[in-house]
Amino acid sequence: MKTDTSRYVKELVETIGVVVEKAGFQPAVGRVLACLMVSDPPYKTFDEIQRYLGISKSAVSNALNALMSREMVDYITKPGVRRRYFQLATAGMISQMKKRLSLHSAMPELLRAVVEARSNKYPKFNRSLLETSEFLSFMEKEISGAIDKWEALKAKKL
Amino acid sequence: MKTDTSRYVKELVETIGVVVEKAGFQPAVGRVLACLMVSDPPYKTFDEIQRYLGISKSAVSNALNALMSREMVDYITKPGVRRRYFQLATAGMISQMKKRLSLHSAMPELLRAVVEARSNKYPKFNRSLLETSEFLSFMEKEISGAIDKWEALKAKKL
DNA sequence: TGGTTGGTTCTGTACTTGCAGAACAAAAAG
DNA sequence: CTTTTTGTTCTGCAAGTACAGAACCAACCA
Repeated sequence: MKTDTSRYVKELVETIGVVVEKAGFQPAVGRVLACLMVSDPPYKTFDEIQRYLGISKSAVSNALNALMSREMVDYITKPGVRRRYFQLATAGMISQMKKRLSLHSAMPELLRAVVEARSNKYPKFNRSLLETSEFLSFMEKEISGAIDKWEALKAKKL
Repeated sequence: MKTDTSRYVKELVETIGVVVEKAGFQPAVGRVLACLMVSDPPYKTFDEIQRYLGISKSAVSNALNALMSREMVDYITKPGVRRRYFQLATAGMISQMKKRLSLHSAMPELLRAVVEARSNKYPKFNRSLLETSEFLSFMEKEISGAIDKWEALKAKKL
């Protein structure tokens, strides 16, 4: 209990917050996520989060809703108590990461369309564009293969 | 020649621009990149780019420098002519993509540090955090393996 | 010497982001 | 009913982004 208030852990929260932020989330979202990671017990109420991070209610509310909409956080309630206990949903975190990694981008297709539209006067350049497209397709397939591999591994371990 | 001014191609440029933008670049950067993709011949001067896209010189200058600093664009010159001919550097594009995909994020390590700092009162939660960390490490390794595989494939084809 | 070309850098500004703080809402407690 | 608890939503602002336009600069040109 309260192993999460030490100087070291608070720094950890900041660091993780920044990493999450760089992954494209808002600063406050990263802090809230990190706060729930170090939280001991692994859940916190709305205003525990607020006081832990020293940010406004609206920031906490927005962050929690952003995270819940991505299923990276959920909450439990205790019978007869209205208050919610928010906690990290690691399963959701992992599937969110899978989704991000899958990068089913439109790019490979668009590059093929570009080559299709180009003249054939610069075959070397066209070849390069196609290779770029192929690289992306290749990586997409490999990554989804890796995800399957992970899932198979997990299934076996159970 | 001038296969790049059709309505369809202009739309392609916009679409690609948006995709690049979503990948974290500035709007103008995406447009310039896309413009060089469809350019026929595959190079354009500074002011051809400017007129093609209808944006300001400063926007073009910023975009080109951003792209050149990442080696996604370079330029050639013709003897006795000061003007630069900018062109897509697909090799640089691909290595840029590799770099992005590699995601050597600090996250797995940070998650281990979090678990290290936590009490052992909630072993299930700790286990979940570790699994998240392991998933990321796994994907990192798989992705770098996939990149090696691609490189081996390319090496063989030559 | 001054003018033109090719591009960079500076300045101002419209737009966007991210959050605080306050007002608000719904449920529960008194 | 009134007050408190547990949040949500609205309003406003400070800071950051992205670009236009202009000033600028270096190289070449007449």
